[in-house]
Amino acid sequence: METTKDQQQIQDLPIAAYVKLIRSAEALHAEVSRGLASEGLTASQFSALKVLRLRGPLAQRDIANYLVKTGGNITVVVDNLEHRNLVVRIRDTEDRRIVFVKLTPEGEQIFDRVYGPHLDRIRGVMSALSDKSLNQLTELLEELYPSPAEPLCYGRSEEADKPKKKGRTPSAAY
Amino acid sequence: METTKDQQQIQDLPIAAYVKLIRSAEALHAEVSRGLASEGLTASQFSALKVLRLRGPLAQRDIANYLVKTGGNITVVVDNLEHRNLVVRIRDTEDRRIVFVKLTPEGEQIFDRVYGPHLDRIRGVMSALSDKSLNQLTELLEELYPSPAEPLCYGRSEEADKPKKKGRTPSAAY
DNA sequence: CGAAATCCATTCAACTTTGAACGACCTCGA
DNA sequence: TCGAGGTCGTTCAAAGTTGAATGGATTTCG
Repeated sequence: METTKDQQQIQDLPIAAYVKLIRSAEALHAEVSRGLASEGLTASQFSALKVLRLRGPLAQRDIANYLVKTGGNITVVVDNLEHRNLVVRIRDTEDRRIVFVKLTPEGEQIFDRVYGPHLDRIRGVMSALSDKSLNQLTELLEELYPSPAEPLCYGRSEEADKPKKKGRTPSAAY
Repeated sequence: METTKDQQQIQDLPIAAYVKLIRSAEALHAEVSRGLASEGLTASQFSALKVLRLRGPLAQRDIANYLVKTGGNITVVVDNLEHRNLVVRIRDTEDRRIVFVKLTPEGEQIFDRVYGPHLDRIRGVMSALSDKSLNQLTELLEELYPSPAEPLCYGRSEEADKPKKKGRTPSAAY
């Protein structure tokens, strides 16, 4: 009498892989973020500081694109960073819709103090895998979800017109 | 002149793997969740309905354990489900600290209507990988973050004492 | 027995996140 | 030139999330 239905989902390979992917990513991210919390930074705040530190002042729109978050979200996160004097907002004179966000010296200082230990925590949680396994994992994930093409600054699409900040290497923000 | 520092972090294998893991998991989860949103369910609400549907009525504490979330969080999510009459709260008579959460017929109905398409969406986003790759990925993730031992009901540790709900197969909730 | 420790759910403050509405601003084409 | 459409940041409502109280209930142990 129909035991099939109960069994079938347990052995569903794509589902099992998906669940494992989501759960392990959440657990690892939570563990790494806990270290940031002890420094008084949320994961979002840290990510914003990081992209600003690595790429220089950015329009909020660009921050949103790098962090894959909503515009409204960035407004709030930048608000909270601004209240703590870790960043400043600077209205662009050429395109008055744009607000550049720039690290303050305090912001740079806090980030620099926190970044090293953060990387160490990441290496810690990843240390269960050998270099070979790490490469394998990276390749599988690239196959599963290819890295999007390099994002462009200011939404200006072609003919890099007045590149105020010279193009840097793209870098994810975790 | 020191180009080393700029390069070194880009080639940091554990960091690159970690970032790719977090980003792809977030992207896939967001894509799958978008389907739930169109049904008027958040990811958290769906996960709660799922664990209740698969395992029967549960104490809030157990739901929290299964979903790896805080007790306070479950209170809020169950509140919102209760407002929509998808679940009911039932105070336990034996241990009056405990509140059991039980699906209503409407809750069961909505879940059953939504579950199939949800699984299809997951299979969709995972379809980029062959069965072999899926197995490889699952193994790597198990190595990286071993599945916790089977969680116990009611926090009673040993000597399964009065198993009101006969033990079912454990099942993650995504 | 009775006090201490533990456990459960709720509440609160703070932060995150999204989607939608909005006003200010820019660009392009008629 | 000027208006339509699109972009940018802000704001709001609603939901999620955590960690820290809090209050009620149970268990354990002296």
